[in-house]
Amino acid sequence: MHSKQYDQLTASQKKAVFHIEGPLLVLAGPGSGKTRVITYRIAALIDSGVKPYNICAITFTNKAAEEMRQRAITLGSSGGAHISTFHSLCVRILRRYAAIAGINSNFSIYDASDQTHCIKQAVKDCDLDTTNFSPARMLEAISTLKNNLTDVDSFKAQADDFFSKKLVNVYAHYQKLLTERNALDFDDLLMKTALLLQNSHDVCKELGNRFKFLLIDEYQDTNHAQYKIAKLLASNHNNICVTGDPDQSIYRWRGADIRNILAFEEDWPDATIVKLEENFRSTANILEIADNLIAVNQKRKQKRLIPTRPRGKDVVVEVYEDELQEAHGIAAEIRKLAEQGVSLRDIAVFYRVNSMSRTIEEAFIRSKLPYQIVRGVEFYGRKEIRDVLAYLKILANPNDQLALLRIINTPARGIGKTTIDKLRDYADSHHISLYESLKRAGAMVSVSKAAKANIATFVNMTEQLKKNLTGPVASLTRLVFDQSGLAAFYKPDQGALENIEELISAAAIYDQQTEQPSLLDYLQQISLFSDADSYNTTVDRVALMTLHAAKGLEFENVFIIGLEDGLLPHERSIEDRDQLEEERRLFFVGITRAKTNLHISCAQYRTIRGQLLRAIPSQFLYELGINFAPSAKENHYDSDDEEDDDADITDDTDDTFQEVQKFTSGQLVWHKLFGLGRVHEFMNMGANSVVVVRFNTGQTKTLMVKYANLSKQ
DNA sequence: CATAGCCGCCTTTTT
DNA sequence: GGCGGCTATG
Repeated sequence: MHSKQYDQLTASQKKAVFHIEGPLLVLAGPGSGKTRVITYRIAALIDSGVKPYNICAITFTNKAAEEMRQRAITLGSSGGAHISTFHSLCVRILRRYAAIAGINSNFSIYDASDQTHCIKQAVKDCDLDTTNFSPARMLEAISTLKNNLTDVDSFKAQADDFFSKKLVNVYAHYQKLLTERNALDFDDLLMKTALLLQNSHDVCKELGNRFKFLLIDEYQDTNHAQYKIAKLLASNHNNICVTGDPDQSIYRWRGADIRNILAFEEDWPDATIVKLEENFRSTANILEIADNLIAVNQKRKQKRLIPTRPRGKDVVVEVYEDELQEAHGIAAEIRKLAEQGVSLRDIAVFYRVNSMSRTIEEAFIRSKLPYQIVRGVEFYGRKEIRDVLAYLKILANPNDQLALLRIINTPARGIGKTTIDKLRDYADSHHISLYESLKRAGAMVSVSKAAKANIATFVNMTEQLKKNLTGPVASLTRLVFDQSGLAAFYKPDQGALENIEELISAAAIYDQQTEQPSLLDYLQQISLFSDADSYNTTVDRVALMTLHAAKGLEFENVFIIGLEDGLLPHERSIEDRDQLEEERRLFFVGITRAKTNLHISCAQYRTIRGQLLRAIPSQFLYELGINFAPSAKENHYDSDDEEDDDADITDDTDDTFQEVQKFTSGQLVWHKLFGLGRVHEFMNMGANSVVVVRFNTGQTKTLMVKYANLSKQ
């Protein structure tokens, strides 16, 4: 590492980089060079004599971890530092201290769809109806409990109301299923690690000695369990450095607790605080609207974005007829940019929900624009991929009943439902795993002769394959694919075959990059991977992603679509003030990804779940502080779904420049269509003033005062 | 025991 | 609109 390189840093960045010992809080706004500070900090630690081995950096995504490793290497700091997400770190810890944590080290990691299977089973076992105790609701409740480190026993002690008492049962059953299958879900990884550190001083001390310097990025999005892990790990030495931006906290729904970063100084009284407020990314006008928007949030520390770039092109807010027009408008705009020589990789389209990508995709296909969708788990969710992985999982963890049930008769090998039911009954009554019962099937009277032979063949095959548990994973995957019969089964499906080849080459990369490749390690790693991690920044394609996925990225040209009431802010967030603020932060994150060109759009009509609906511009558009008037063109805006002109009362048609009625929060109002309601929020924008009303019908609407024709009650 | 077809359910964001 | 589970049929 050449000292010269440090000269590129600003004074405050240097302060964060060279503060070696003790707690450090880096409050870093968007585009402030935070990632750079962290990588330089790793280099500076090593320069000052710290062994890479003693450094542990925690990132928010696997992709961020990968990038940080690369950057650290280019900076000249040798590898060896542990850089990963919280979840990956937990897997390593739990595997190492499995016995103390009371688990088996070859555990499977259950993803959302695995969880759903188990929770459905658990709800059924508890004889509850799935309307009031829907799988989604149960999972959410259990996830919250786990995030707060409440295990079954401690929850049992505090559950007093009806719902909680039922939930205890479901929770207990669910955990029992996971334990029997030797599986942990995402939340377990965190909870078990936190409890391990909490309950075992030896482990806590040992790990504190191993990781003498702890760095945590995106600290604003840590949940309680992660907070606890960080605190316990650092309790041995106080060398904890966290970075984050409360204005970019967008994972509250997943248990993220913004108080973790807000109260850092209380947790670590001798903490040094460095603020990085300068923004090196965006033009001054982009930052201006971001600033205006985020200033509306009540629950926040005042903070300004200080631009270092001059003003650039105006931010464009476009109103389209419907989502098709919007998609084609954006495609046309991108074509224009491309003709001006802009690389497609410098362009991104952000949206609130994944389903919105379809319309954009179709328009891009028609316009022959290459794109890549950065999506959650599409690849690993594919049937053929899940099939292959299920075979592999069975080899690593024979107790993984979910995996076994998936492939026991896929491809069909004459082990049908009746046989499987008998095997399950046998396993249950003898308290053995399903796989174990397969081995004993030969002795079961009720199982048919043919089935017995088929089961024996299956068991034989898996036992043979098990001999390859250590060593390269790619070759094993191919072997499994061929031997299992999946190869023959998927032969007619070219797409499936290609996906499997992709899986095998990914495994080959793993084999190359890992010192001691093993199936178990591979499976546990890829369980934590998502497609977003494979987002390729080098290919020349437009990137399509949700606003959540956009976190941590930056682009020259950004398009944010669907700025409509109910979409952004999302309808599920409108009721709650805190959630509304989070939606605003989400929009803020999107805006601040843009370096030079920012296009924001909304549509007047949008098809949602197959229904064409009239859309109302998002209240956020009025908060940007730019002159946004949806009716600027010939477009006429009604506040509701009716087509009638209620211009009869406010007959002054030329009221554009006149002040409109003002409202205050809490006021009762009457609307012709929605009836009685209470004012939630009023934004005074002169003639374009907007009012958010919660109607007694349960709906919350954002209305333009000049069209809404509200009367005060 | 396998397959096709139908019905009903869910649908925000993700490690 | 899409997927998973169930049923009826071969």
